Amino acid sequence: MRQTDYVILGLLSESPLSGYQIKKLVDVRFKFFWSESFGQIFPALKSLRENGLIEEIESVGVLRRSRKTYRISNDGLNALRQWLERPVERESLRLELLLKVYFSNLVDEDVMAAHLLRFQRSHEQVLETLKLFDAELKGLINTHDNQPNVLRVIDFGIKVNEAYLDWSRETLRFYKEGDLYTVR
Amino acid sequence: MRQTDYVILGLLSESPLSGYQIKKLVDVRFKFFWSESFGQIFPALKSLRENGLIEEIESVGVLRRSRKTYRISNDGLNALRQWLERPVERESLRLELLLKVYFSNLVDEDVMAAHLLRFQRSHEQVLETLKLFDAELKGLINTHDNQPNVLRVIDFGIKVNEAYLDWSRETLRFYKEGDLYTVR
DNA sequence: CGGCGCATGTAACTTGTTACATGATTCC
DNA sequence: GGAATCATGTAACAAGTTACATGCGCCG
Repeated sequence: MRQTDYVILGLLSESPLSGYQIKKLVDVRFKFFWSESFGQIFPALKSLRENGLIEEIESVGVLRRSRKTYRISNDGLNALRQWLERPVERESLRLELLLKVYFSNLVDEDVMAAHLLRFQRSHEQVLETLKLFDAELKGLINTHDNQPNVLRVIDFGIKVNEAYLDWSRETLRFYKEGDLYTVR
Repeated sequence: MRQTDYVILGLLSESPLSGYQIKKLVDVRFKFFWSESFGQIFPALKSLRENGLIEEIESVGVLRRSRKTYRISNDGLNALRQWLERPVERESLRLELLLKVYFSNLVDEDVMAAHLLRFQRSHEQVLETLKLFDAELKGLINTHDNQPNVLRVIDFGIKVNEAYLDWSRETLRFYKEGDLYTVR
C-alpha cells in the first residue's frame, strides 16, 4: 500500500468520489503540504478495487457523464484506521531556493532578490487562500464532524507560511542592502 | 542535469571532496531541507566527470584510504552559476502527519497525541542543532566568505521549526483536551 | 461547430530509496 | 582479531511527473 492509497481511502471515508474529483480535492485541500497526479490516482484506484478496499458504485441521481464513482468498503475503512494508528513514517521538505541561497556568493545579489521575490509572492498567495478557508470554516458552526481537525491543518499552513514570509522579507533586505553586510 | 548534480557542483565549488564526504556534508548542512543518497551521488559524480564538469584529483597529503577526490572544473563552475541564475523550479513539502491530522476523526485522540509528540520531539532536536550552528557561525567572524548566506539558510530553519513547534504544542493540547472542543 | 472543462486512462520517463556487495583502515 | 567506520559502487525497486490519447457534454 502506497501513501496515495491512504489519501484516497481518507477522502472516500467522507463521501463517494470519482478519480477526477479526488485529484481536484487533493489540489484544493492538501495543496500546501501534499500532491497527487492522475498517474498515481488512477492506478491506485484500480488496485484498491482489486483488493476490495473500495467499490465502484452507480452514479445515481443526475445524468452524469461517463464517470466512475467509488465508495470505501469496510475493509477499506479498517485499512485506513490501521494506517492512521501507525506512526508517521514520511516527512519531506525539498527547497531548491535554500540551496541557491546557500551558494549565493557565486551570483549577483539582484538575481537572488528576484528568486526571493517570486518565493514571497507565491507564499503570500498561499497564505491568503488559507486565511480565506479558515474564516469560511470558522463561520459555519460544526457542519462537518471533522471540522476542528481541518482547522488544525489550516493553522499549520498559516503558521508555516507566515514563517516563510518573515524569512523572505528579511532575506530580501539582506540581498538588497548587501553592501551594509559586506562593506561594513 | 539533475538537481543532485548542482548540489555536488555547489559543494565542490568550496573545496574538493569525495563522494562519501559529499554525502556527509549534505546530511549535516542541508539536513532540514534536502537529502541525497549514495545511489544518487555516485552515478551523478560519474556523469559529471564524463561531461567534464568535475575532475578527479590525486588525494595529496595525508595517506588516505582508497578515496576518489573530485574538484570542480571551469565548465562546472559556469554550469553552477547558470543554474543559480535560473528561477527556482522545485519546491516540495510532503507531510504524512498532516494527512493523519486531517482524517483524525476516525481514530483515538491518544493515538494522535502520540504522533504529535514524536513530531514535536524530532523538531525540537532539529531546532537545537540549528541554534548550535547559528551560535557557532556567529562566533567566528568572517572565516568563510559565504558565511552570511549560510546564516540566512540557518535562520530559515530556525523560523520554520519554531513554527512547527508552536503548532504542535497547540495541536497536542487540542487532542489532549479534546472534550473542551467537542462537548463544549 | 469549435473550444473548454470534465473525465479516464496509459506509457515513458525521471527521481529517489534500499539493500546489498566489497574492501580498506582504525581502534580497542 | 573483531567491530565500527570509512569508502565506493550497483541493482532492484518504489514513487512521482509529464505527456499523450481519447471522448463526452456544455456553452456561446
